[in-house]
Amino acid sequence: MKHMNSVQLLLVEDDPNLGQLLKEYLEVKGFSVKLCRNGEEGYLTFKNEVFDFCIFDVMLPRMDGFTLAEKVRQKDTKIPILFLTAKSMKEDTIKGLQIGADDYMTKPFRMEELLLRIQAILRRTQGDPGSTSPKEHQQIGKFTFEYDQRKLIFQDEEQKLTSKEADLLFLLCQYRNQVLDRSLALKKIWREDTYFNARSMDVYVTKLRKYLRADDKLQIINVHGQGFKLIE
Amino acid sequence: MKHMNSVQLLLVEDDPNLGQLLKEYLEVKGFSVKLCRNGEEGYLTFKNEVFDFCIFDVMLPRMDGFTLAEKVRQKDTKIPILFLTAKSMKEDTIKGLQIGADDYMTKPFRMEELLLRIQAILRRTQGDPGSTSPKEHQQIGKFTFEYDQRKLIFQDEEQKLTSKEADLLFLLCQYRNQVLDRSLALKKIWREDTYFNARSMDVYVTKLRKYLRADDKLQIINVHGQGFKLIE
DNA sequence: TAAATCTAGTTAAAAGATGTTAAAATAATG
DNA sequence: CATTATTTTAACATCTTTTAACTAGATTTA
Repeated sequence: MKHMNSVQLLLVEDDPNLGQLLKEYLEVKGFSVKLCRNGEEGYLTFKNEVFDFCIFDVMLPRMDGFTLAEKVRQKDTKIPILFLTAKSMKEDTIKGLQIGADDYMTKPFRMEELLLRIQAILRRTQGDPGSTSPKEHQQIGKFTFEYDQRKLIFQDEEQKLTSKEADLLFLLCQYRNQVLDRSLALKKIWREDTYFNARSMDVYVTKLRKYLRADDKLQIINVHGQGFKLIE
Repeated sequence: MKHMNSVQLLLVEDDPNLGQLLKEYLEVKGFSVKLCRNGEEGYLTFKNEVFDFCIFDVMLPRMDGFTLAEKVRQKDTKIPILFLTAKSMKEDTIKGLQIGADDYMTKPFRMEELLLRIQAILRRTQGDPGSTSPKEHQQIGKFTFEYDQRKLIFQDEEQKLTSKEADLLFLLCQYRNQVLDRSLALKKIWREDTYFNARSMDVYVTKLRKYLRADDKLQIINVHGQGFKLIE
């Protein structure tokens, strides 16, 4: 049996029967599932916890699935979102596409198929869950960033990074040219979003900016009240 | 790392009768069993001693078996955990799966069956392709590491290792490309996690780094506040 | 718009953890 | 028992992270 942190899944579905059924099925398949009954509850939950995957019903009380998805996207531009649509409505499909949905399921559907789609999206976005993580080499402007080695290489110069520096830079890279939400970063790297951690993060942003100065096309800009964006 | 003749087993069970019965039975079968009465006691014991196997009742006073298992997993990502569940509760099974349980027993059960399952898990975890058996030679970059011979071989050069050096390198290899928790290493090799032992371990890390320098693709990097990671 | 308030940028000091070397203590060996 | 190998302890240097303090923007409020 594999010892891995399970994928944290946010499921928002107002039909109690379907919701509970899906939750249980996905849990048996090894996911951690948080079930919310309406859009507002879903959004609050999303803000307070860290998830890897979202499944939203489109028709929801208090806030519909698309609005929810938009708000979630503002906070996390990468998280996969899969919609459950009541019928194959063209408008739904279109609107979902605009928001950046990763997939759709039209009710009714077989749970096995849902599972397959989730797995497909996860493979696409994360890489194989079973295999060892591939060596992360990334290009950031003129730099090569070796996350596992904690190195930032520019021409012959090699800047060693501390673990926190590397973690933050890695997250910024994942959200390259997009806003990395402050709170998300704090929760992912510092484990909790507190005042002091936030200040600590600011210090690290300053450090990273210093390292990246060698390439003047690179910038870490602040988006007031939201977070930071690494732009090339 | 001392290769003890018996498997060290941590049993957390609040029912005094069942607890004592299991302890005695398993001891007759050749295990060393530590019995704790509640989750907190179990966790403290786990932190202070070294075990090879955990058996946790799910319903426990002071801290339930799942929470206990999660905290144990944070410290030791490999140790087998078997749950005892009061009834065949689906939620229990699910939550256990997410935590990475290795097996379940639903009460009531026959002790012979428990024994068989423990033995099966131990066979599986020892013969796991991921983990290396102590007797095998392993490759670390350009080196061949013969743990039982306490030798590190590179081309014609053969570096003799002391037992502590070999133990630490062996543990690092088991957690290759993963963080080896400081406290876990201290408990496994030094038997307890104290300030002075920690400093001693740091000295050994320095020694190992010196040995491994011949292959510049190998590194033992520190993860501040957590532990060390051997990366290839 | 000015003042107040909140958020972020930056630097430096403080606190904590690790790296390294060498001497001291302990254990193993002939 | 003397010698040698191993491990621990001590000391000091360095690195990492957090906290504090001060400055500067941004946004809101009156």
